[in-house]
Amino acid sequence: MESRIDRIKKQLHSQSYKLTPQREATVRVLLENEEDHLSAEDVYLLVKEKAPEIGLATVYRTLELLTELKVVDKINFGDGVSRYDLRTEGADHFHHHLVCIECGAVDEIQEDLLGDVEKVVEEGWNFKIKDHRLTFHGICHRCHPKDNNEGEGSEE
Amino acid sequence: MESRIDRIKKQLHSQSYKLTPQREATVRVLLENEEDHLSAEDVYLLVKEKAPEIGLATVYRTLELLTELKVVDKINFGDGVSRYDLRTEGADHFHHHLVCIECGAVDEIQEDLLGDVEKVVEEGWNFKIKDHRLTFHGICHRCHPKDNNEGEGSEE
DNA sequence: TTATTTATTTATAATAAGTTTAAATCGTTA
DNA sequence: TAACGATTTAAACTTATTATAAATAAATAA
Repeated sequence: MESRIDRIKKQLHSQSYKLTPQREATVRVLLENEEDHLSAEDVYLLVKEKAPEIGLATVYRTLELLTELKVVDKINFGDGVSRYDLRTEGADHFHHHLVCIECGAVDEIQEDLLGDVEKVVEEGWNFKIKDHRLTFHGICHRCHPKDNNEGEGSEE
Repeated sequence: MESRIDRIKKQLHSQSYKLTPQREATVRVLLENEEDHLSAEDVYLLVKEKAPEIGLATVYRTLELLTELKVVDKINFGDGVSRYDLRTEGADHFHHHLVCIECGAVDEIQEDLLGDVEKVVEEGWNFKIKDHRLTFHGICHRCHPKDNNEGEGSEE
């Protein structure tokens, strides 16, 4: 984990930003909760455990900064809250999401399933794709216990 | 257009809701601006032209109702505002969007490009898909004038 | 080292989107 | 007509996020 923090630190420095203690605490929370999809408020509460004096606005600013640097992606699943999701290191595409309408769980799909679709869109619509957001809403494997496990995937 | 309103009226009645004048005015605004991606506030302002006495809360409630009935889809392009998009009649899938990061234009892709991807997800992740959201962010054809018009698409 | 500049943070106020509530209204139906 | 349920209005409220001004910290110049 230290090495990831180091790399983020370098990324900040390369744009002449600093990795202040507050920023570092925020990044650590994100790394320690990589599986989750935390809101700014969630992050704030977790950071407060390490650095009780931090302010909410600082968390917002840090998350904004990390979004700019493409360290995290800001997503919105339709409840009025932005969530911040660490970008998989090295991945050039933003992973996809499965949102369960029963239990609310959010799983991730790391594979890029959009390669072909993006080709079609770029050519057919003459649109230069820079980023994408793909979310499926439905019933997750935990909520419909029909055992249909023919395929397998790297989920949750 | 009248026939579409009639069908929406029937849909409301089938769930024992009424098409009140306020609701009708709201639906008409949506139909008349089918190309756009209006926020609740946008809708409110447009409805006010026809029915100046209407309240913002009513517009919100109507849009919520129409969302439940699957007449419109509520989407969020990442600015903190929900937008309401008429579902194409007869289409069982929600269309995709192209958001230009230069000019802010939002174009639609009516074709369903996700058929294969959904099959992979349902089988590989054991997830029953009910709905999807697919948005591409990039540069639209108006903003990068490279003439690369080999393909064609039904856009805006 | 001290003074000065610059970036950053804190605390708080402000804004913006959306929701809730209570009272008024409207359309039925008994 | 009286009463009921659904709906709307207006206003208050909640929640998420952003802006502002003063305080702090770090970096640099003298």
